[in-house]
Amino acid sequence: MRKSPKQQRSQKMVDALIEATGRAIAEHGLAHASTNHIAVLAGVSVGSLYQYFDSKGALLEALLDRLSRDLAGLIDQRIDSLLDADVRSTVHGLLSAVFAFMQKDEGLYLELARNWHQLHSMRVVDVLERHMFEVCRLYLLRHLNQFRIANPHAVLFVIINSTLMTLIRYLSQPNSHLRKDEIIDCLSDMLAAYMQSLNEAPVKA
Amino acid sequence: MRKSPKQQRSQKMVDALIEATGRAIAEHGLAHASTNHIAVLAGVSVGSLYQYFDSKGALLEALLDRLSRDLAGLIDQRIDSLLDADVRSTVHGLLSAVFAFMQKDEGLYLELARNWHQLHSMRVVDVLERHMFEVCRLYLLRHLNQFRIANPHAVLFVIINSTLMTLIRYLSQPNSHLRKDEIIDCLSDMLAAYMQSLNEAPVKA
Amino acid sequence: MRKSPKQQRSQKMVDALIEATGRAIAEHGLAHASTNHIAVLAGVSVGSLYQYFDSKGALLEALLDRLSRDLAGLIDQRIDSLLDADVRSTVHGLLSAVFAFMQKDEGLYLELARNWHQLHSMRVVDVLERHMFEVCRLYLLRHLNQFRIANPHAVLFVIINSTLMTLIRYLSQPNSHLRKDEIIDCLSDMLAAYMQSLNEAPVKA
Amino acid sequence: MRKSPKQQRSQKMVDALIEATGRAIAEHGLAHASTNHIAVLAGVSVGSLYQYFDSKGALLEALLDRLSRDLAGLIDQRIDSLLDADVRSTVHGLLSAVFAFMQKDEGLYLELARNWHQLHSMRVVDVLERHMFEVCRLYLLRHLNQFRIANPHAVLFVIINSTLMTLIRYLSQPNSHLRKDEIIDCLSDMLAAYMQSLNEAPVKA
DNA sequence: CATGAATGAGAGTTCATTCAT
DNA sequence: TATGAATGAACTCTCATTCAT
Repeated sequence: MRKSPKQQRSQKMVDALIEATGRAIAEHGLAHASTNHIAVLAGVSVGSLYQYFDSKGALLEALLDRLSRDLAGLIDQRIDSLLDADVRSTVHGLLSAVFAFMQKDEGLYLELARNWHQLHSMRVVDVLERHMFEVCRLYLLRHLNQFRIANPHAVLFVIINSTLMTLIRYLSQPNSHLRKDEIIDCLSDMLAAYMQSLNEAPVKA
Repeated sequence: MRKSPKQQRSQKMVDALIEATGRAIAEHGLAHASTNHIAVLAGVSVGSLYQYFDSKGALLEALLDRLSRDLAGLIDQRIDSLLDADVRSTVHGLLSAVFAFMQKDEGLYLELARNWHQLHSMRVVDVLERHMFEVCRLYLLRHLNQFRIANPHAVLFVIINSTLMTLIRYLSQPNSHLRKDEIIDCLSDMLAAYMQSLNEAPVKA
Repeated sequence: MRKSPKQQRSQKMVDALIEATGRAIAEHGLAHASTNHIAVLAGVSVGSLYQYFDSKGALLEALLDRLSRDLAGLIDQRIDSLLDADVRSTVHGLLSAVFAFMQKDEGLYLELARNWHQLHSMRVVDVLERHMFEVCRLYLLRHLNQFRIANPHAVLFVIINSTLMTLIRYLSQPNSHLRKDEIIDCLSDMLAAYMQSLNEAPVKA
Repeated sequence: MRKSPKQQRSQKMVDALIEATGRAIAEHGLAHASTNHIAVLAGVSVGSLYQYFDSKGALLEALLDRLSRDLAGLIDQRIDSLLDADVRSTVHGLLSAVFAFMQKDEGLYLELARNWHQLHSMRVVDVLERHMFEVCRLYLLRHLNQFRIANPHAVLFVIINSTLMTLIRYLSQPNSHLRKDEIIDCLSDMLAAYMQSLNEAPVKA
């Protein structure tokens, strides 16, 4: 970012541009979301756009960062009430919250998720993965006596990404015949069963 | 495809172009893989490219289709020996084969997987998902007495996509500190545990 | 047109581009008048060309429209002084004016007329024909008692197009041994004789 | 033409290519009538096309030449029966024949006339004009005592081109509400009246 | 600071022409 | 002699970026 937004006005402009970027991608796909179009959607000139962002790439980065931060914040909001619950309830609660989140802002995030494959989207997953690692660490600390995990790094990687990536896959499909609560239920069940099994028959690796 | 390649030479050209497309994307990313660049990599002229493919998009489709077909074929090769095994062994076997596959062709597929987010990659997942659905159906028929699944559509969606998408995620990371057999083990364990649990406490949905 | 030219500068650009288009066609023929070439002649970049015109076709349309409009305006200028004269004088006056017009702008229009066959030039004739129809209608109204025309549509079509198309044909020839006033005289005589004859022996159709 | 067609086969090929050229232009317009397309329509390969014609331009020239020759031949066929008639009947007869000609060959020539403005079509008019000059000369010789023309070059130019160009203009319009016999009648009347008037009040020039 | 007209490199695509078979 | 796959220059058009106002 060229300028640190010192004034309210600047911050608003930055926000408007990021949101416009999201909206432009949602409408036209990444390839046809031009800087001019973004500027129009944001209600400013292209020149102004370049006063706050070095390049189109910087705009995209900022959008993905905001998306990551928003999703991470969402998790943090619920974390306290979820850390005490059992695995199934925790996963269930988190996924429900994510789904709810995706539908706000007039479906902007949903539309973005549908254009997921066009975004340099792994950045968001990276951030979320790191965040979820931390959440999981906290969760496991609280339930220390319940779980004995031989290879926590790999297990957490599989758990977190199975959930996130299946969610992305589900959201990427424009017309699925599956309801979101069916997906949430199955994912919750799967993770609960896996966590349960880890105690009974420890992982070999 | 504009011309049906009747001669060996033509088929070779088609293959060369598809491979060059893969290589160009792997090297420079989808956005900078221009038709001219692809033609140079394939050792032919742009004109030739357009004698065999209607557009750049058609080339990409062909590449993704070949990737899908190759991966589907890979599954089919192993299917007989895997259908009789238990869930864990089956998943383990399949994933091992996929990993092996990704490393041939001088790592082209691996590099493609790393650029996954730039591809219209859901096409491949679509095909693989459909293929895996069929494989799972066959598997469940053979082990009819072992599994009672209340909501097979949702369960299969979660099982298949958890595996595929986690795999993609793993392959997308250039430098993971996790070894591939750790991932395979965990995924195998998770699915085995899930399948097992379905009999004991049937899904609610 | 992509942008409505709000400022003087914009209108100048539009004009420069249209004129450059005319010049490019006059110099190299329609087939070799590329957008880049036109932009260079206009002293701007290709990008600017496409900010003011949607396509090369739109540029050509604009050129032809300007030509039509200019010629139509030319007719309107003289209309009052011509409507009262006899047929011969009217035709004579109009054609003289057209010839004069073709020689201004450093002979651009003359050169365009010589490349006539390469233009989608019927558009200009269409407009001029419609305009001339109206002029002729006014003329006939003023001389109502002189002419009784059985099939006015066909007669006007033949009168107008004989004049226009013969003029075009004459201008298309780079080196004619006929002087323009010879052509004007003959055309005037022919139309005068024809109009005269219509009263004496009405058309059969 | 690269080769003088020594054998029947060659002549057939040349003819087939010229006709295919006409058909391709009639179907797709000059700009989109590619050599490959022409070759396909002619039932030969592009390579063969280039054995008989140096370039696409040469093909177009040959087509226009054939068109000119065919039209000139048409005039010659009727010439004897027309030279003795009065001006009106002669013009009427000639135009009727031309219209009939345009409708043979499944309307190929008609379609070509509609694409007239895209052709380098003045070549045809050139040839026809020269031919018509000769015909008119013969006509005037036979009716020497009837017509006294002060400026025969200009008069013939206007007469011939008024007729030809108005005809072209009429044929160029896809949907005219005027019938062809209306056009023929008016043109005949006009020329007859003009010729008549030349005796009464000689041209001034 | 904001603007948006201007830029121009580079994209995808076409097609007249050639030449090894 | 006939073929048609291969060529590549040239085309139209886009859009991230700049800079005079």
